[in-house]
Amino acid sequence: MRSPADRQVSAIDHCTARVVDADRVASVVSRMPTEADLADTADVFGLLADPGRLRLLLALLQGELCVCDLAVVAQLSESAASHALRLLRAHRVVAVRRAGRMAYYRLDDAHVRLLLDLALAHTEHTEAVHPEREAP
Amino acid sequence: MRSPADRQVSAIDHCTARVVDADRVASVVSRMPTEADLADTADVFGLLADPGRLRLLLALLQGELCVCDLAVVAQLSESAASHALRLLRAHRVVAVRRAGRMAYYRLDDAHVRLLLDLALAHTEHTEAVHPEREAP
DNA sequence: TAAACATGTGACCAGCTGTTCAGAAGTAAA
DNA sequence: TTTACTTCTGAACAGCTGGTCACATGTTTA
Repeated sequence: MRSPADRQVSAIDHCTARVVDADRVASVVSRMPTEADLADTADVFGLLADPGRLRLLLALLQGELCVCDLAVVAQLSESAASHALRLLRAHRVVAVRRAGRMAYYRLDDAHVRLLLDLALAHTEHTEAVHPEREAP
Repeated sequence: MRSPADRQVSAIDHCTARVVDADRVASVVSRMPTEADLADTADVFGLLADPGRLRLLLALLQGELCVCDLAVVAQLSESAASHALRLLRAHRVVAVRRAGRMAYYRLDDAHVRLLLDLALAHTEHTEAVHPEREAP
């Protein structure tokens, strides 16, 4: 039903590998996001992949906070919190408001907010529904 | 309006740091997920934080695929793909079906599927709406 | 049986990540 | 002014991550 390796998929020229289901591969490749979009998406997920940063962002879900309070809540040193916030700021995930010597950070990315809400909802759900998952 | 440092927040004893807005800190801490839930959530995001794995999972969004096709689509060597899939399998994000010497992987986590759909939708949206974001 | 094939695995390694430390910068109070 | 305070920053470092390589495992075909 399918030709094993002699049919070529246009968008793929870097690989020497064989292809089993060429149609599926072509379809999947055609719907794959841009390299840049993919990197951006991976970066966003990467920002959420650290417990400290995750705590920072979850805290900001309830409104702006100053660095020292954020450090306490996220269980980070103030230096570590500052570094983390700098990273988040560089990616425009948070924004800062200065008031004297204080710096108040807030969430500034709707997509990230959505991801955080979703993650939060998921933990609450699975807590109640799946106290322990089992193999299929 | 608020006492600077002499009021104590119950759930926080590991930190010597000062607290500016004790009420907010207490509120945020009380709504913070469990340490375990937080680690799990960060892990899930971490799995999506690598372009290769992200491509693997986005490909699986359209149905099951064998390892060699996945490797091609994700632009990974077959060994790297196998390693990545092992990691994803260990976290129950994907499941495998064996057929002879082939191994067909599929997405097996509704939450991850949701996150992927959302990320995909977001890249498509922002592509059209925000060709370039600007500072607030 | 032997050979080809698809996948899985362990060891190793370059590069990245998150933290701490020491100190700088800027602000507010004394 | 000096002092205290809040945040920011660069350097250095340990630990993790993702990849390649060589090879093992198990399967199908000749």
